[in-house]
Parts: sequence; C-alpha cells; structure tokens
Amino acid sequence: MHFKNHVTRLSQYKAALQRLDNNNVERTHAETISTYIGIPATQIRKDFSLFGIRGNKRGGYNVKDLLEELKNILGLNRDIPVILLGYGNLGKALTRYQGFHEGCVRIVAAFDPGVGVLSSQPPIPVYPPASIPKFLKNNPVKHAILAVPNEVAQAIFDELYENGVRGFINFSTVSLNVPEDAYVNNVDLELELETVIYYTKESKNKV
Amino acid sequence: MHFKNHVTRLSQYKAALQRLDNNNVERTHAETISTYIGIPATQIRKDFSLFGIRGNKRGGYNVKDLLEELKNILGLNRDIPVILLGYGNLGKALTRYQGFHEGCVRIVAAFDPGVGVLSSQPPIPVYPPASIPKFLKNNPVKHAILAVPNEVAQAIFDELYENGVRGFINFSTVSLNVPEDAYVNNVDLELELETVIYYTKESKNKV
DNA sequence: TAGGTAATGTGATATTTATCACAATATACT
DNA sequence: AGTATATTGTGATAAATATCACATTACCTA
Ligand SMILES: NC(=O)c1ccc[n+]([C@@H]2O[C@H](COP(=O)([O-])OP(=O)(O)OC[C@H]3O[C@@H](n4cnc5c(N)ncnc54)[C@H](O)[C@@H]3O)[C@@H](O)[C@H]2O)c1
Ligand SMILES: NC(=O)c1ccc[n+]([C@@H]2O[C@H](COP(=O)([O-])OP(=O)(O)OC[C@H]3O[C@@H](n4cnc5c(N)ncnc54)[C@H](O)[C@@H]3O)[C@@H](O)[C@H]2O)c1
Repeated sequence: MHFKNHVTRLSQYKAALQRLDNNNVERTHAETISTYIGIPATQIRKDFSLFGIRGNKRGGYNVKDLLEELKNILGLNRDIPVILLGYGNLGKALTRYQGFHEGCVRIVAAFDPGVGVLSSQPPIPVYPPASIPKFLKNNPVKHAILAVPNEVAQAIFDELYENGVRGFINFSTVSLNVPEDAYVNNVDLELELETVIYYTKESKNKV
Repeated sequence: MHFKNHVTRLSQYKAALQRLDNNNVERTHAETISTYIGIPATQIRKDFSLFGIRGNKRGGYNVKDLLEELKNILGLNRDIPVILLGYGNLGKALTRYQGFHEGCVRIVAAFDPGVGVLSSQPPIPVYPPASIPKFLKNNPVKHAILAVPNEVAQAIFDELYENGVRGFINFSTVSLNVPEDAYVNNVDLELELETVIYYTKESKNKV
C-alpha cells in the first residue's frame, strides 16, 4: 500500500478542519466534513480508522484536537523550510502566494541564474545556482520546488539530492530519475489540462 | 471504471511520443516509452489494448501514427480554446507559459476585475468579469482555468457553467459543487506540497 | 522458406482502493 | 435510571487498477 490517495485526503481533511477552526467551530462530524469537501463520510471515517484517529461516538470530533492529530500525521506540526529552484513565471507566482503563510511551509530562498537582472525586489532572497551546495550546508533544507526548464531539471535534482534534499515537487514535464529514499511529486499542468479535455469530449471513445 | 489514471497516462504517452517525433524518431517500442517516463512497458501495452491502439508485433509502433491516435483519443486533434479566470499570480504565470503553444491548447482571453489597472500589456486580452456571458455567447469556449480567490470560485464556476463551459481546472482550494455533466480537475498546490512532506517525514506513522 | 526471436496483446491473477452494512456506544431525552 | 438515537469504527464486500504469464505473430537471418 502506497497511501497516496489516503495522504491526499488527510491533507484535505486538514484544510477543512483548519477552516472550521478559523470559524471557531469546536466540534464537527464526518458528515459535516463530507459536505465541506465532497468525500463520503464513510471514507473519512475509514481513513481516520486506518491512521488511528479516534472520535467520540455520538459526539463527533473536537476540531482543535483533530486538526492537531492530522497535522502530526502529515508532519505539519513544525515549520517546514522549502527552497525554490527557478524564479521564473511559476516560481514567482508561488513565492507571491499568500496561502502558504497560513500553513507551516516557508519558501526560504530561490535559486536562479538570472539573479543579477531581476527587475523588482523579490520577496525572498534569490541566489545563483552555484551557491546551492553552500546554502544547503548552512541550511539543511529537506524540501524543494522544481520550477526550472525541463532541460536542467534532472541536473538540478541530482545536485539537490547530493546535498540532502529528499522531498520534491517537480513542475517540469520530464520524468526524473529518483533514488529510493527521495520522493518526487510530479505536478504537470499540461497533463492536468489534457485530462479535462478528454472528459469533456463530445464523443468519448467507447471502451 | 473512471479511467482517471488511464487518461493521465495516455497524456504522458502523448508527451513522450511528441518528444520522440520532435527528434525525428520514426519507430518506437513499449520498452522505450517505459524508460522515457518510468511506467512499466506492460502497463503501457495494457493501456493501448484497452483503448484499441494496435502496434506492430516485433516492429513496435510508428511514432507519427501512435501520436495521432493518442491525440484523437484525448481530443487533442484540434485547437482547444480556453479562458482564464483570474489574472493574478498564477493566471499570469499560465498565460506566459510557452509550453502550451506547442500543444493545441490556447488561452484566448482572461477575466479579472483588476483589468483597468494592469501595469504592463498582457499577452492576451483581459476583460472585466461582467463581460463573461457576452464573450461566451460570441465565443462558445468549453474549457476554463479557475485561478481566482477561493471566495469567488463557486460563483464564477456557476456563471461559466450557465454559459456553456463544461471542463474546468480549479486552482482554488475550495471544493466546488459540480453538476453531473461538467468535469472539474482540482489542482491544489498546497496539498501537493503537503503530500511530499508526509513522504519525507523521518518517522512515518506505522499503520 | 524455415526457424529463431523480439516484440505485441490480453486473459488471469494479485493488489489496492472504495463502499457497504451494521455492531458498538456515548450522549440526549423523558 | 432507562430508552432512543446519532454517530463512530470496522469487518466484509465490491470495484478499480496494476502486474503477470504466456500465446501470438511479424520480422530477421541464414
Ligand atoms: N508557467 C506555467 O504555467 C507552466 C505550465 C506547465 C509547466 N510548466 C513547467 O514549469 C517549469 C517552469 O516554468 P516557467 O513558466 O516558470 O518557466 P520560466 O522559463 O519562466 O522559468 C524558469 C526559470 O528557471 C531558471 N533556471 C534556468 N536554469 C536554472 C538552473 N540551472 N537553476 C535554477 N534556475 C534555473 C530560469 O532562469 C527561469 O527563470 C518548466 O519546466 C515548465 O515546463 C510551467
Ligand atoms: N499562486 C500560487 O502559487 C497558488 C498556490 C496554491 C493555490 N493557489 C490558489 O490559486 C488561486 C489564485 O491564486 P493567485 O496567487 O493567482 O491569487 P491572486 O490573488 O494573485 O489572483 C487572483 C485574481 O483573481 C482576480 N479576481 C477576483 N475576483 C474575480 C472574479 N470575480 N472574476 C475574475 N477574477 C477575479 C483578482 O483580481 C486577482 O487578480 C487562489 O484560489 C489560490 O488559493 C495559488
């Protein structure tokens, strides 16, 4: 069992709980979460059961406690520093995104060869790629966002792996060669668009 | 059977074939594609079988033919106009992305209330949201990218649906209420990051 | 043109994932 | 206190997805 779907759902539950907590809701139920995020209540309970999360029969779940448990399971109970590779279109969008500030993820630095010619002051430090090893020696960051061109993605990945980074989001559209003890989540936006197109074709191929 | 995974893989195959074709490769094999994108050759053949794609025993596949077949199945054999909702951080990044130009997807227009105060000339027309119905009456676009704040995502979705849009990518982090005959692909970047964090926790929760 | 072989194509099987049905139980009500 | 009921928790079942094993066949070589 790889649990990819389970983990994704846990993260969704966490987001829902976060919102409930922000609205000062104190108790909730599987059924409530279900209507919030469109996942069947029975699936939610089954997931909780699998990860050892216990509620209160008839009383549902205490929002703060459940949120805390979910964060613990996901590893979000502490600040997570992340570095960004490639301060281009996508990289800039990610650094400017306010949503991350509410969670525990912090993009602490970016690396881009265009560092010298940046027009405006970026909200985080941007360094030349050559300084990656030194930076990681001083700041043992374990997670990276790859928003670099396809051509350099594997090389950059290898260098980061060499220097201790183990968790990656890869926005490039190449499939990386990844050692056993690293984890890469490929987010291919072209592909996401194409699946939408398939499902909205007038004449689906009957299979 | 929902085929979500199958369709995602078909799209990956298509991308691989596109690259082979760009490199003027004429014939290929399941095994070659496999090393390209890291999916087992047997899975590739099974997928082909399922979607009625036939190769040549011993001779593998003709690259151009296979590419054409995959495009047909995915509905990518014609230009697909797409509109963008929200010309903010993410929306700008998407419109500036060069990769889409190589495929058949075209972002033809964006809608954003900030249209009057844009600092630089955007590469596509940006209209005020009020003009959505009129635009869609004149341009029956069927696909949209939602890159709007969470608060307005459902309202914008409803309006687009009313005006005939049926395929969506939703970058907001809310779960939309979606009629049967529409398809929404939720791409939640926060969530994608969080799954990476889970898989790189030192002490995984044993289950 | 016959035999060897590299590939495809697919039924059978295994694994993973989701749903269902219902027993267990804490709370609310009288 | 005793009963009704809302809600959890989970084994059993179903559905979806992936892998395997191997029969088939087109090409190549001699
Ligand atoms: N922008 C999008 O909407 C979009 C959509 C789909 C896929 N992608 C993929 O995401 C990736 C980034 O896309 P983008 O639009 O931001 O591209 P971009 O060209 O705008 O940005 C890439 C950045 O990486 C930098 N870079 C180059 N070599 C580098 C190196 N060795 N180390 C660090 N940085 C380096 C470049 O200077 C540039 O600033 C690409 O792989 C692209 O295929 C982007
Ligand atoms: N940027 C990221 O890296 C990132 C990461 C994760 C999630 N998201 C999500 O993606 C969405 C967009 O993020 P962003 O960073 O681009 O936000 P943003 O605020 O930069 O852009 C949103 C844009 O939508 C426009 N808008 C507001 N109301 C609108 C309406 N009714 N019709 C059309 N446009 C409207 C705003 O004027 C703004 O330009 C958000 O839901 C956000 O939660 C973004």
